[in-house]
Amino acid sequence: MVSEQAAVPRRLLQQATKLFAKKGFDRTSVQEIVEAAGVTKGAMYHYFGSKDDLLYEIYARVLREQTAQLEKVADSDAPLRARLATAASDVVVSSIENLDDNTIFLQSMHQLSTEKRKAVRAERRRYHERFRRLIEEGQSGGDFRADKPADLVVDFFFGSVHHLGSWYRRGGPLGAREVGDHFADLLLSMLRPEA
Amino acid sequence: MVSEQAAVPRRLLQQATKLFAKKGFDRTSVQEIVEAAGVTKGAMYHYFGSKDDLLYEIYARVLREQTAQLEKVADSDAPLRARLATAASDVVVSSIENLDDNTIFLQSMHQLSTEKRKAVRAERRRYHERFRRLIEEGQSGGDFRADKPADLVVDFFFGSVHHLGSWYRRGGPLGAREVGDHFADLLLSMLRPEA
Amino acid sequence: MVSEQAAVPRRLLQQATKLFAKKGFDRTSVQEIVEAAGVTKGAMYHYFGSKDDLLYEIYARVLREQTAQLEKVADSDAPLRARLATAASDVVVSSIENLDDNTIFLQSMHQLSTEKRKAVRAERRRYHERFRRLIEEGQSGGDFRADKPADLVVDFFFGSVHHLGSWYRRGGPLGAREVGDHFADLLLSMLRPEA
Amino acid sequence: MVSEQAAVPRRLLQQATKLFAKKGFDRTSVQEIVEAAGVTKGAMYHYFGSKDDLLYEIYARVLREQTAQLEKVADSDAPLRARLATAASDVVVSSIENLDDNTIFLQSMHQLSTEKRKAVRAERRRYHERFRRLIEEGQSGGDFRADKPADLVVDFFFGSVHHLGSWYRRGGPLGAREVGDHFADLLLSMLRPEA
DNA sequence: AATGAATGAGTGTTCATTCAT
DNA sequence: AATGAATGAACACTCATTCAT
Repeated sequence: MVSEQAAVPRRLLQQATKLFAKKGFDRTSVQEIVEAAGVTKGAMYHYFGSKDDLLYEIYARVLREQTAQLEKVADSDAPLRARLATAASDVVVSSIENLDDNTIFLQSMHQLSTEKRKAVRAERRRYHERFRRLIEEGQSGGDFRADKPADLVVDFFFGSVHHLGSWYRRGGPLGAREVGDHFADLLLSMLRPEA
Repeated sequence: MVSEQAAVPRRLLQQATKLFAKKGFDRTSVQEIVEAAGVTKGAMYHYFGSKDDLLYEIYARVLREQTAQLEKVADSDAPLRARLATAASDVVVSSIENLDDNTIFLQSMHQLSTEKRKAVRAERRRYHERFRRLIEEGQSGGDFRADKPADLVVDFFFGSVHHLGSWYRRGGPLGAREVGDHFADLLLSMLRPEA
Repeated sequence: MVSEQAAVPRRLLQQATKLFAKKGFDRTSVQEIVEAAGVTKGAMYHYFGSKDDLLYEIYARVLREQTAQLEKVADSDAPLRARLATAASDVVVSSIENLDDNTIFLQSMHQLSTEKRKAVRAERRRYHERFRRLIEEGQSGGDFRADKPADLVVDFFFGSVHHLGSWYRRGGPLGAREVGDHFADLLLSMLRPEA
Repeated sequence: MVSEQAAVPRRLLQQATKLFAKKGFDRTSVQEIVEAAGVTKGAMYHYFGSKDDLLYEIYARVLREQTAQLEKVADSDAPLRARLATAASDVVVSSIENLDDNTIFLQSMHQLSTEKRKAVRAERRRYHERFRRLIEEGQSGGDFRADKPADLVVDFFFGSVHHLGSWYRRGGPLGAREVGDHFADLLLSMLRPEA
């Protein structure tokens, strides 16, 4: 009644995350999820309105955490370049730590219902915009080159971050923080003012 | 009996591409594809062994074209930095021109059968490696900084490229080549040797 | 703790009646009923053995009332034609006043369990037979034509009564008693002995 | 390959009709229907879009036939009273001959989708109105009493007709035509002008 | 008297694929 | 080269009911 019973909803989310990441949302059946979690379908539908809901809850948690983390760093009183570097490195580290959620994020967002997709997109935009303002701040302050649209730089960088799931392997030559620092360094390099 | 009948297999591939990109591989039924192409299921199974086959053919074509393009540029006798810049800009332009195929590529690869996935991965690796060698060449020649693993830079860059489908909109403020040149420029900037 | 709490079982029956009439027995879920009544499933199963039970209770009440009403009228010492007219008009009025119960009656009887269906049928037969005896009395006494089987006349008439739910609308041109009187009049007319 | 294979769609409709009448639409599963018809679910969905469709097709056929029959009789050049008597008797006979379809009609109409229900209702109204015009014709011509709304008489009569399924048993004391003639006679009697 | 988590059998429907023609 | 009827397994989801509390 203690360890096995780790809260049914939590167990469902855990197993769903694992399976969605491994096989994709559409290729994972509700049956597989509930079996992996050791409960019945009825139990799942008692807690979640639909399979979509499961996906959405996974998204929502990751988004919430990453946004919170970004805002904390971006609003700190460290120098600008340090704030951007930390934010960039942090998002890489957290993406690697939650590689499954991240993979799902990237691959399955378009399978959500329109309504929920809207909610996710809104949250994502908020994240994107906070990051962009950091860059714009540096551009107007002279820290960063101003000849690249800040939006484009953000999209460029987050493409790289989202792509981590395609190549990063735990136990490989680089640790999460190492990759994060490399990525942050590359980002700052590309923003260095010419000459 | 001439224009309408633009080769059944070609029409099937065209419509499948469009639909896979719009709704995802799993969410697209064979019925929808054949209806969009104006043929019957039997006809489709006459030309393609399975739905997977359709996906594979789409991949194969894009991969073949991009690899050919890269090799042509990489093996030319232009200066190294120009070769990398051209290769980078070109892959962005071609990705934008085939935004649908690109989206499919990114989202549906893991839905292929193991065997075909292997073939695709092999071709992709070939592409990746040619690109990496270009960078390594610059690193050993002193054109580029050597403190970043070339692999990591390639993954960083192709993350950005694959991500184009998530934000690039035709008719937006930037043309395909403009984005390509910005991306190439950012890539070269991040590889600039430290003062 | 007084007005809102108008006896849980009563509230359940009320809401069930409304919902069954609107959507049909099978299309109404226990969940909907308990939500409409503002209680939980457990509470419902505390008072009623099953969903079927709910339906049965609704039937039983209506049947009991209509049978009682009929017997009072039929056994009175008014002249025969007046007794039949009153009985006919009354059943129309009461059917209109309980249009919901009536609709359910008609549409859902065959969804009861065999055992309960038997009980309902027995009660209905009793009703039917009391009505028939009224007609037979008139036929042997010369009040009514004798060339129509009394059973057939009863079925003819109650078809019309059961059908009320399909066309009668409150607020329409005719009041309940008006329809009742028309129906009673039609019944007596069709029983008039031939010149 | 001849008798057993009596056209799959026809067999499906036959069995569906029988089962819907016996157990009600909601209590009949698609599985039961296809088993009774000796085909698979896939086959059923090849011919019918949904379970609803099956119900609708049953309705549509009966309605079409009854409307055609009514119009033929009503537009003939027989005397008015004869035309009404024939129409009334005919609809009883055809209702008895298709007792199953009739039962379904009465019990399951509200389970159709809104759209299809509209179509059915429109056709029914057309039927109802042709019948009503027949009565009105007699009322203005002096054949029938004029103190009863024609609409009410039609509803009264069709209640009786729809109710046939609840009591008429094949092999009982009365044949279909006998019941039809009794019903027609009762209808004419109730419309006789008061002495 | 009442809760609400959990069950498990069942529902209508979809779909890639096969095959006789 | 192409049809279209048919399969059969799978799917997401529903629901009346139970039971420990």
